[in-house]
Amino acid sequence: MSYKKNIPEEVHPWHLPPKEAIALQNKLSSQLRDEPLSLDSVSHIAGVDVSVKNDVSQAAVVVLTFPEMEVVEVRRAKRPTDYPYVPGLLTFREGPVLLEAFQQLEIIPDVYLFDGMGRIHPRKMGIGAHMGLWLQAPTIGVGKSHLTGSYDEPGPEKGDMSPLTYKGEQLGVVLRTRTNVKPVYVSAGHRMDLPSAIALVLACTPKYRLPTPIRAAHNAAGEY
DNA sequence: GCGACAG
DNA sequence: ATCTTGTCGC
Repeated sequence: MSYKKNIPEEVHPWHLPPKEAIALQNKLSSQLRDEPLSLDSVSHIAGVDVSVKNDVSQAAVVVLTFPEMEVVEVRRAKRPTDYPYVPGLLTFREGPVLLEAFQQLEIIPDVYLFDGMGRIHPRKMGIGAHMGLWLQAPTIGVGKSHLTGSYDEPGPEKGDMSPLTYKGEQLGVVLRTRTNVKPVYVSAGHRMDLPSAIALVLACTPKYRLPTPIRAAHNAAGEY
């Protein structure tokens, strides 16, 4: 039995004009669920990333054991990039190719780490949150730069963090994963709560700025 | 109206 | 995201 059966045939269409895509995000955001995820219940974690070059999108999903962080499965997909990059609508550009990679998985991870935002988004639907609805699984977003919301610069030490708020609501945190290194933007996706997301990210980031699973996915997507 | 704007 | 070598600093 393939993992494809665990992904709904269709949650919604992808080729939507910006205005309709935004309306869809507003509708889908109400489906996001908060759920705690203890580190003890995690045995496999996946890193997700997409690289784009010459109008060709290359997706990579890498599954690693937790907490050992050993790669046990690598799946990739490639297809023409048919949607433009529009801030706030990244999922409509990278979602389709990611699904092709997800459908190949034989090892089902307990949680997915995305290179991009989770709920730190104008409509709480960053790529991590959005894809979580298709996967119907726990997801976390780890962004490398600012998209929206306000926050104070976190302390300089590894582990220091400050809340990121948007319209009076905290959507995530700006977390320093390495001392004196630019912080990352962490937020829960689907079936995940912020405390659990932060704990998972820190547990997966032993040496570098980005979590090991995301680094692995980035490498796999770039060399495909 | 102006500036900001994941990857 | 991508184009790209060496270089400053912990």
